[in-house]
Order: sequence, then structure tokens, then C-alpha cells
Amino acid sequence: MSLHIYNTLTRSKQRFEPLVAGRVGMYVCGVTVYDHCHVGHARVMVAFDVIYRWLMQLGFDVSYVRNFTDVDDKIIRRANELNVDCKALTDEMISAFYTDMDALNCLRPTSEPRATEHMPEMIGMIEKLVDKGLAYVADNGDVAYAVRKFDGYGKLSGKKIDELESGSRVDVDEAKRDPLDFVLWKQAKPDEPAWDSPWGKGRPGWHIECSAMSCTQLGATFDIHGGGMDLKFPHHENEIAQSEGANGKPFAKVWVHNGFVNINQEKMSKSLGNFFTVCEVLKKFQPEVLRMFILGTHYRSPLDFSDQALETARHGLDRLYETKRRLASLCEEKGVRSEEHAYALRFANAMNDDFNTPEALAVLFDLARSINRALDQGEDVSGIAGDFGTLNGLLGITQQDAENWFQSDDDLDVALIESLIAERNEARKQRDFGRADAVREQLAQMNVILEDGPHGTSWKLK
RNA sequence: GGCAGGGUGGCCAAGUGGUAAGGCGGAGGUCUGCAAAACCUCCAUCGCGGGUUCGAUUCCCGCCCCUGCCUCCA
Repeated sequence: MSLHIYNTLTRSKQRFEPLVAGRVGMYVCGVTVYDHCHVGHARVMVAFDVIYRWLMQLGFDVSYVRNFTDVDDKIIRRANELNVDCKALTDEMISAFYTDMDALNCLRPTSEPRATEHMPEMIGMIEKLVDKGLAYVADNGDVAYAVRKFDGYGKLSGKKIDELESGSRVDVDEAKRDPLDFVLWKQAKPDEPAWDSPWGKGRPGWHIECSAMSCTQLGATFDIHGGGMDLKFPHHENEIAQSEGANGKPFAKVWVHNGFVNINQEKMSKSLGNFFTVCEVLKKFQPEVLRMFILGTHYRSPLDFSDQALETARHGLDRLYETKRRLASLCEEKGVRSEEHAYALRFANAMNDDFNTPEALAVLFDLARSINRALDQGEDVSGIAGDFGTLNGLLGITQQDAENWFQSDDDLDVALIESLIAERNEARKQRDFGRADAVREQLAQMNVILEDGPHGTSWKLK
């Protein structure tokens, strides 16, 4: 089957056809860099990383753009709290962001624009909106978007302006002509970062940056726009209003939104304070475990976070690594090649069906079993072994050396372990199983599990 | 209140108009000195009630429950 993607705009799965044959433009809303990212952010990054990888696998030349919001109320507030300037804060957080993303094995997008580096584009777009009568300068000097002037407002989130208004709990800003209007440009306040503009010194509103940067880098109309579910409204709705209003052309063709990460069935979020940062999680689990955990659920479904769920993901990964380890010892001898692609085909069908990673993982597990079975029976696995590595790579898992995966720990005395194993094997040779078991028990105390195989004894950490 | 998305085995999680992938976990077995790993076998009728259909978990209607968005939020 060909690639089908669920489009929030049409609320249906549709066959994906790029605007320009062979090329895909994809914009994903990144993070506001005022704090470390948490598991919810990690999910977006991993979800779109997999999408990016799969699009490339399909042969598309992908322009993947993901922004950094580096000017914003929260950044200003946090910088003030820490008594540093905004730039220092955002630089630090961007660097931390990269540390996390690299650990999670997320490929770098082709472009990562920062809001502060695109002031002229934003200002230009706001000017266009003002010229067209879609935006106005309010009494307090802010520039606001007149939502009711834009016809399609609400088409993405399925909201109707009047219903929004009745349910609105927004504090009514007196300067706005309509409570739903949103700010494009804010007048500068003392001691805040500010830029010159036709409306005086100020800074952009949140939504305009994504419109300006996506259109600048990908054109007025592009293929895919993504982000977390919570950005659907108002952020993405406003982006549409801005971009289509200014350009007079359709904005993104396909809208992709990933589901939340929950804790105890409740959304993980900064405001609820129930979040875990990526680096916290990585203190307890290897990065691939987090990635595996995320891939185990379809990107649009809610994902419940818990240590137990991570533990389960780790065990699943162990299983794949066991197969990788067996193949690794094999490859050293004669190498493997791939001839038969039944599994690769199943995998492709899964991924083409709206990036169904749980299904794709199931294929991987089936493939692992098939390889193990063949290996157990001494059969040739050269026909399918190559695919195992390839498919794992497409999901970005099982990328470490297998031996290392099972044995990695910071303070591990490998020499001691190996001498104990030698000691035990000597005992086994003497058929002194009491002593052999005692040594094994001693190793078990160190969390070391032994596996006696035809080619000797291997070990791993519990 | 409006809108959106869900309720599948002990847990997690896919999926399909013709009696349900995969992972974790559990039970038994093969292998092993014993283990471990691997392999084999087994462990669900899909929230409730109707309807359409030869046949529904999958389509329709009603109900119950959960979550999210409607405010900054991935």
C-alpha cells in the first residue's frame, strides 16, 4: 500500500501525495527554550523523527524544519528569575535539548530556525495582514489579528467562532476589538528584548513565528505541518489564519498531531507539575528504552508513562538485542545478506498505514523469532538477517552494539566478572557443580546473569 | 456547555464485516549438569443495550465511563 496519513484537517486518513513529486516539506513546532524538555516533548520529537526517517526511506527528498521559540513571556520570566539574559538562557536550553535528542537518536532536522533570527519575515507578514485589513493596531499599540475577518477560522480544530466566544474563559483584553483576536506584535515593555518595527519597539506574538518561518523556508504552501495535539487550537488555527491571510494561498496540506503523554491517566504538563524531564528518565533507563516505549503506542493515541511501562519496553528491547547478539557473532564469520523481503514488506505496510509503529514493532518481533528459530536449527538466515538490522534502523532502535547493551554500566568490574566466569567454567569442567553454582550465585549478587552457549559463556546485567 | 479522541486478555497495545497481531507477565515442555537465553504449546469473544447483516469486536442508534482541547502548553 502507498503512504496514508491521518490529516487533522479532514479528520481522515488520506493517501499522501506531495505537492512536488519526490519532495516533501515538513514543518514541526519545536520547543520554547526556557526549560529542559520532558517526556511529552520527547514524544513529539521521536514521533516526527520516525516520520522523517520513513519519508526518506520512501525516497522523498525531505525538508524537515523544526523551530526554536526563543522569545516569549516564559523565557523572559525565567531569565529574570535566574538573573541571566534571555540569550544565555535560550542558548543553554537549546544545547540541553540537543543532548536529549541526540541521546534519543533523533536525527537533526534539515533546518532549525530560531524566532529571533526571523524578525524581518515576521514583521513583513504582519504588515501584509495589516494592509489586507486582517490585522489592526489596537489602542495600546499592539497589533492584533481580527479573527472574524478570516473566513476559515476554526477549520482545523473544528471550532465555531461563536461557540468559542460563549465558552471562552479568556480575560478580555480591552484593547482587542474581539476577545478572540490574538496578538501579532506586542509593544515593548522596559527591560524586555525588543526589536524595531513599523509599530515601534516590540516583540512578536507566539503564533506569527511559525507562520513566518515555515513559509520562508518551505513556501506558502507545503506538505506536512505537525506538532502536539495541544497546539491544534489556538496555535495552529492561528497559524493558518496568518499564513493563508497574508499569502492568499492554502497553508499546510496535511496536519499531523501526536497524542499526549499521560501520568496516571492525566496529561503530563508543566502546569500540572507532573512531568519528568528526559534527562531524569535517562538516569534510570537507557535512551533507547524511552524511544521503544514511545514507539510501542501509535503516535496519535495517549501514552501512559510509568516506570513499569519503561521496564516492559526494556524487556522487549532485550529480546531484540538477544537476536542482534546472535546475528553479530554470525556476521563476523560469514556476513549476512538479505534476499527475501516478506518481513520488510509487512513492515512497510505498517509504516505506510499512518506510521503504525506498534505494528512495525510486531513485525520486528516476528522476524526476531523467525531468525532465532532458524539459528536454533542451524539453518541459513542470510535471507532475512539483513532486514533485521535495516528495519531496526528505520525505527532508530537496537542501534548499539549488543554486547554493550547488555553489559553497560558505569562502575562495572569486567575483569572480576570474567575471572569469576573462568573460575566457574573450570569448576564445571571438573564437574564440581556445587562450586560452579556458588560462583554463579556470587555473580548474580553483582546483577550478572550468565548464559552458557555452544561457544562459551556470555554474560549480561540483570 | 461546544468540539475531538478513547474504552480489546493479568498489564501494555495493534487490527479486521467472517469468530482477535505483537510485547510484558504467567503456566507447561524442549534444550542445559542445573540455569539463562532461545524454541514449542497454552492463557481474550473486543464497555453496556438495541439495530442492520447469512454473519459485527469491526457499520448505525442510544446509554455508561475515561481523557483532551475550548487559557500558556508538545
